[in-house]
Amino acid sequence: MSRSNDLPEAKAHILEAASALFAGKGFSGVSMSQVAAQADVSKALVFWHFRSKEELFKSVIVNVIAEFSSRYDSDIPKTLEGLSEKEQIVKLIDLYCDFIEQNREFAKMVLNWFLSKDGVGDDLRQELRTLYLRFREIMIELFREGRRKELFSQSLQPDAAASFVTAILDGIFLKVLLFDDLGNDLETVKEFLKGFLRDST
Amino acid sequence: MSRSNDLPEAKAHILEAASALFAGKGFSGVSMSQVAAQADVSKALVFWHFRSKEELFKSVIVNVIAEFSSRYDSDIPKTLEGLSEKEQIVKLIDLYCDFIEQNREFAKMVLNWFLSKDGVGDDLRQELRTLYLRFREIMIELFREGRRKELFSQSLQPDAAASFVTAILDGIFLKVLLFDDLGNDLETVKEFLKGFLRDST
DNA sequence: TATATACCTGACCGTTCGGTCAGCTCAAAG
DNA sequence: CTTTGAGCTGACCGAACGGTCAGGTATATA
Repeated sequence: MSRSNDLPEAKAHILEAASALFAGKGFSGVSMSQVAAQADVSKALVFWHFRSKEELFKSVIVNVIAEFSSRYDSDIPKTLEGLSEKEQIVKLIDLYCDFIEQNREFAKMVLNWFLSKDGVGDDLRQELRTLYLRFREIMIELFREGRRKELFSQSLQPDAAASFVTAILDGIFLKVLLFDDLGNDLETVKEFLKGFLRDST
Repeated sequence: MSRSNDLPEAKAHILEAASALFAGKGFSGVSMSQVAAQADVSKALVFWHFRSKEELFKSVIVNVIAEFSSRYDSDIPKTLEGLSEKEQIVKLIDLYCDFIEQNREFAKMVLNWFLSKDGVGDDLRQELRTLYLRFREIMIELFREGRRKELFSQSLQPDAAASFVTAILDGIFLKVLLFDDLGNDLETVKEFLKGFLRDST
């Protein structure tokens, strides 16, 4: 995951180290001393750049969310340009899978954080949820428009279909996070899903 | 989640308190003092019943896994008796959804633990993975047998279909854990999946 | 009645935690 | 040449951590 370069070198190092550590062991599993050691700076410096442990953690999360967001806003629309609704859905599935495969550790961290009840960064939860629902809305719209153009059966319900597809993507997401070696299994599910889409004229 | 009653009252209390706390905040988010306070016993007693924090945590996990396991071994086979393969698959889906909806907090804890890299209870991971794969094997066998009996199209690949179904179940699992208020969305996915199964004669 | 053992506690241990602070360096501005 | 302020550090703080220990109580056996 790329990191913006317009901040002091050390601060960037700290963020990087914190990201790696938090991703593996969660908020309370990592100490500020560990972060400092990993970033090869003094602990005091970490507190100079970030007011508290919680602020550091939230900075990491915000970075990840920003990464997700920027995908939505620029990369994805560009990639989808000129494709039919059906092709766009298939493309979205591929992009989604690629993205989480490339960002497994961060996805783990975000999931862990989102599931936990330790009250850290509660204000950011809504933001992530909105992101998720936005993805779902895009899917619904694609199914709706696709149906209008008779790419799909008229009996297909856009929101039900979108729920279905996102559920499968969530399932793939979870499989990727939990197991390292499900490569072909994952591909199977993806192909099965695409086949399902193709057949539902 | 039920708890066996053949252990000292206080020990059961401690396990109960630890379960609730670990479920919410994970291994490193909970202190032994908190566990003791929640169980209304002295911290020393917690250490008398459990050699270490890690052993306590593992006991909690083992309890949850045992609960899952006993489902597989007794309840589920009984419920499935006399049903066609197709009906069995549908029934399994319902059972799965009911179970995780009823045990959200524990499911969260197990997922969090499984995702984390803090090295706690690493020896138990394989066990849970085996459980997961066993579930998948059951699904594959049902599809295989169902196809043999021509309940499904001959072109349906049992392992691909099983991967597909378990992916959706994983997706539902994740949705249930992440969001409280997706009631109808969840039902939609479930019905969509069942419809898919019905239509794939 | 004496003894053993399971259960339970308050006080305590050394270590690590999140966080602070006085003071260092060093480049840029005056 | 001086001043300033961002960047950085080692030493330190009280609190909380996981864990221990000497000893109390209560029941059960001999």
